[in-house]
Amino acid sequence: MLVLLDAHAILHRAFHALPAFTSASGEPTGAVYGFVSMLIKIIRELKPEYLAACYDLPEPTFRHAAYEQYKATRPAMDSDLVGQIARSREVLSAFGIPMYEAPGFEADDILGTVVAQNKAHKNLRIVIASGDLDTLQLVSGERVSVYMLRKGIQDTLLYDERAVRERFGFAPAALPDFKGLKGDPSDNIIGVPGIGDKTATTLIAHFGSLERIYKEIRKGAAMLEKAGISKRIVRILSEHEEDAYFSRELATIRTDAPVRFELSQSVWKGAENRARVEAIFDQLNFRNMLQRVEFRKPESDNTSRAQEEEGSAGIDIVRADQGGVALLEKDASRLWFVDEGDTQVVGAITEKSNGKAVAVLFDRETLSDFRDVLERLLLKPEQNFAFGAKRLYQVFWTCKISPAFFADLWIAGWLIGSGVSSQEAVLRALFPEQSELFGTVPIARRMAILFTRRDEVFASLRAQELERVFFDIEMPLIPVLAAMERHGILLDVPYLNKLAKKHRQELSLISQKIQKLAGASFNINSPQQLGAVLFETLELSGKGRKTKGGARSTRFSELAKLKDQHAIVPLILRHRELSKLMSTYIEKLPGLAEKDGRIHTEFQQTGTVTGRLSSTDPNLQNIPIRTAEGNEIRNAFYAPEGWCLLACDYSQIELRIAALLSGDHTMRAAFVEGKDIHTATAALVFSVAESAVTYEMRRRAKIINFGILYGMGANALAANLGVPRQEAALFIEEYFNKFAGVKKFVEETKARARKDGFVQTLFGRKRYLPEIHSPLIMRAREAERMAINMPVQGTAADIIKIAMSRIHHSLEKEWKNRAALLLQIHDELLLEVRVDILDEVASRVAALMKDVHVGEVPFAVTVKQGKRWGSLEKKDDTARTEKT
DNA sequence: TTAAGCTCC
DNA sequence: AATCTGGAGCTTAAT
Repeated sequence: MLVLLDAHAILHRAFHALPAFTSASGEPTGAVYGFVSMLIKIIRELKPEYLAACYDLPEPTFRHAAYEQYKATRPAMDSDLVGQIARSREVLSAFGIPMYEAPGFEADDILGTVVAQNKAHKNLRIVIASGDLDTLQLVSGERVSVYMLRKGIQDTLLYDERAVRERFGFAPAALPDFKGLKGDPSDNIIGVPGIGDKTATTLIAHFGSLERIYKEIRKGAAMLEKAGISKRIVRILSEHEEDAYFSRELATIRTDAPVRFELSQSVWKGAENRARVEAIFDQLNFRNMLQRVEFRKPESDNTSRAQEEEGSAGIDIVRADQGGVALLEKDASRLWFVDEGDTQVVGAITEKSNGKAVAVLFDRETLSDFRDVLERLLLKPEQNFAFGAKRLYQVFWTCKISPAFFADLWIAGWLIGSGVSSQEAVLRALFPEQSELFGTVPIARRMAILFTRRDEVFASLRAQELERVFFDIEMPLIPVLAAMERHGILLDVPYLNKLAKKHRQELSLISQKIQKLAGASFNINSPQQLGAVLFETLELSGKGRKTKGGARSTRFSELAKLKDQHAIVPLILRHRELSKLMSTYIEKLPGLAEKDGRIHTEFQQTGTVTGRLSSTDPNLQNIPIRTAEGNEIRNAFYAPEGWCLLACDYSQIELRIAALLSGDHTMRAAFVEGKDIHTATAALVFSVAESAVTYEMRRRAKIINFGILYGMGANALAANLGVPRQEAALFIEEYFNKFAGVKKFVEETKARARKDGFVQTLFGRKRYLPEIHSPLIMRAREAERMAINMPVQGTAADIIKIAMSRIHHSLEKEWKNRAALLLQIHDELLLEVRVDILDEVASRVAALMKDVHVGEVPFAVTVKQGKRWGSLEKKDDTARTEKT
């Protein structure tokens, strides 16, 4: 494999991604630092046999005072980078890596030329390391791929032809054509005006090249219209044919640079000149870099060690097929992890007989070759640790291995540190003094350190009495979430496309009306521009809320107040509603359905501070339901033929938990007697008989009930109820009079937070609130509200998590492959069930949910069923829910 | 990348 | 004089 460094792109990326480090002598070093880190990472991960770098070299310009002046006035940033480019050349030279360049050519073109010169070399794989998406056009088949830096310098992705097709929807070679249409302002490529990403993608995906497109246009453009290209666009295309071809030329990487690539000069066997590398690193103050560099070994390399590679930072790394498996079998325990990098490696850390940590690496592709031994190892619950077990379950399932249990140190760290969620942050929080756990240290090394210090993690869990939450709630939940993600939920794409069409029409109609009323065209989606139109052009009056930036807020609740002032306001609100639904759901979801027609969300188990789950990529916990148009979107989620969706939700679980935690007799009694809690509250607060509670009274009581859980003050309540502040304050007072237990709970919880610095759920999950001692009153108040809410929200989360594990196991045992959990939406579970067993499953699930016993307050569960998520119907036999 | 806005429980 | 209801994720515009 030949790795070609796009030195320019990497330096640029590092320059912008990293903080502006400087050496002791004041020399800027951030970009070189990133560049060298990247180089080391590439060497470690790709293990190239050949290595070379390509640089930009500007056309030599005649010297002239004016030119020097011009150069001097350009942003000073560049001069910081220029010096570092020179430094990067020194480093490469010391490493013995050849550099290629030619006057007047950019690094891109040199890359293109080198790739072209090696086309004949059938057995040579070429990987281009770059941060510039333009290089993707060089990708071809298996042989040429691009190792792309995404954000920062840590996050990389290997693009082969398939990956490019997946990302863009067409072959890499068509990228210049694509750019010829779309243009690229940063490269001064105009493209065809009015054609953006989307139209360009459609065109290229359908026709592949400019030639084809223009041929079709000359044939009458019927094919274009069939592809959904409007007449207007066709006209624009015709008018700008020359621009398109010219832009493509600009976007095409050249292959005719005057360089002669010599493969033999690029052989990589480790860095060459240790003394020089040391000297340069010393000048740059790179203290930890040297130990990560692999230097060329002396010729007399002993082959007995050949199968054991020394990792870059002191950990031994052994490949599974080279004796690694044997090491794993010898030992009592190990820590598993998945390296999500480009090659997808599963690793396990264990100890060698000499007590030294060793990482055993499995390629994902060949994982199943080790099925027997893996199964043997993974069936021993007490011996398997993990860092990110959910992914491990999923990886192992792909080769039909069902691990019995992992103790997941990621989740342990999250529980202990409450407040941190990412893997990186958890490691930091666990061992703040261990600098080797962060940054660019190889993941295997980090895991090795974590493994050797696992006892400390468990000691913390015990000291904080979090073992119950960890072992009884979180660990059993992991395989449940893994299974839910894998299962996914069916999405009706054609249906959504129909919705899109409908709404697109209405949107353009409304938007026309709005522009007309405003007397000018502007972007309705821009709060800034909208504010200008509303408050300056149209001079709408009244005092409104201000945003942080000082401008008048244009949020819904503010605009609603101006509804009667001008006919434009309701139109804007409608536009907001529809465009939100379109951009977030209707247009996004279809692209996220996978080959099985299903959406596979990811549940983040460490995503919140209260213990709730969260859902990402996409978030299926915020699918609309409130409005008619929103609910239509929900109907896109459906059950397959012969199956039904089953939704079970806890009714008012947070209020029940508030009753439980506070021990308030009145509230508890209301639940025990099976009353409608909001009606009961209304009767008390407004001092009337329950039978005399009106719809309006109940509505207000409901708002108060929820407000209490959030620590709402008189102001917010007033705003919510639409009554004066005074009156709202009275409601709150009366509420606390009638529910004295709740009042006491609120006060005691705040006091405890101040005393202990944390609050906790019924099961012991903790949240630390250092801000409660903030001298800024606002901050301290904020912390108090969090203190009140967390035990309630968190206990509810604990309970449904327990229910989920029990339900999953019950389904696996009795109705395997006939019923499955799909989603959790905080107090609701959505399942997919075969119609023939619907009743049995429904009553079982409801029973399991109710039966998570925690005290005197009963839980109620509402069960609904149906083919589509947006039109579920209540099952008759499930009793009492609130009237609406 | 941030601010503003909106979706959900 | 004014005081911002808890917990999430995602999209757009703007710098």
